Amino acid sequence: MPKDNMARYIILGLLSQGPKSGYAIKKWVELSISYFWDISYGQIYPTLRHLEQEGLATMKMETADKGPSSKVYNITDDGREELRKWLRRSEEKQYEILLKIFFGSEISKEELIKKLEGFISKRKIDIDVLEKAEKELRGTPKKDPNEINMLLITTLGVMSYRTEIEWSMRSIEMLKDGKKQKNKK
Amino acid sequence: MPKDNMARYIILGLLSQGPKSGYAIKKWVELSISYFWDISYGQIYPTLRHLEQEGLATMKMETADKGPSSKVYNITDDGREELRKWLRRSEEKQYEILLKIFFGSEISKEELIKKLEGFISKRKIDIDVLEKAEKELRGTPKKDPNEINMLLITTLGVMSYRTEIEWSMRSIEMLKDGKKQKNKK
DNA sequence: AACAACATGTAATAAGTTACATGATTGG
DNA sequence: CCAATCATGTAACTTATTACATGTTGTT
Repeated sequence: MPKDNMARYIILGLLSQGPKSGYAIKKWVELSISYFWDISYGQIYPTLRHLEQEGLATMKMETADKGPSSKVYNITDDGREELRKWLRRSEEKQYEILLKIFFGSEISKEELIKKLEGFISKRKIDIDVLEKAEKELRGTPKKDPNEINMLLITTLGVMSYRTEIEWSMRSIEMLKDGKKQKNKK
Repeated sequence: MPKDNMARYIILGLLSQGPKSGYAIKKWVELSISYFWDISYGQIYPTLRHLEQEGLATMKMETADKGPSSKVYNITDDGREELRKWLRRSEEKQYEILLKIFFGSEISKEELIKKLEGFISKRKIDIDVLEKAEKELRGTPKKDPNEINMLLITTLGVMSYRTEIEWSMRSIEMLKDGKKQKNKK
């Protein structure tokens, strides 16, 4: 079983958007997904070598006009296939779905919409659970000195999940519109 | 340098709220903070033993009326001190601050408020960065097939951060009110 | 009798971070 | 010339997960 190995898919995903060096991958992660996922050079360079060995990427030395030369990696068809397999698998990590949306151009919009709908259902259940916990907290006359602190965190959970649901619904609409716009103008 | 080791502080934090067994700790994490932090038995049991060795917790076998007997851990004064040290340090991990709010009853409300104010400032900067990235994305006539996907994720980032700011402001108010209410009725 | 829940634990493995080393090039 | 940025890499370490083993008690 291929385990999680998010770094692998993040790198594959970024390469699917165009050839990049290890250094460039780090920059892109910082720029685009660092707010919910991070990656270090200690993961990037070994993973790139590994991807090459597996035939999922090819390497080419490139002497740039500016700066030192770099090893630029290209994704192969097998690499793209591997990426799609991951994109289609079900998610196990909390925010894995966001990565999949981010690299989602490799699969159809219908598939992404289905994922988002699943995400909405999951979040609705999560909210129910949290709200029950919240009620229990408010209901107890425990005088627990920690009660306020726990309540604050539960509240953030509910607020965050609601935001995620709202975003998901908007995103579904945007994906649907995006498709229609092809026929317009 | 004591490194991150979140498991350690989560366990210490939960013990500060009352004596618990390893099994109970796992249950509590699932119930209360699983939506932004997780922990496995493979971390819990060795960490508990370690905390005991360090004198930060004490263990007592307890034969319950129901079910098998369990090892119940109590936090010591040193353990509480260690927890406070962590609570007062500055955060390095993205959502470490939420853990600290959750276990925050060991430090003063003023200190928590200061942390939340810092969090708001940070998030305002984060939003600026994301919005700039968003504008750049919209501005390019690249026809990148991935553009929509990247935009969706950026949008979620901005929405989430705004939610976090709103929550922080509300939380600051609640913490201030909580203090006043002592004098009321 | 079977199953779910309670309860503890570990060995193997995987994943990720940190600190370090190295060196080229560019802009001031 | 110096600092910043570009660029690659690795060894040691820490952290975390997974799969397994083991046994009790309560419920159906």
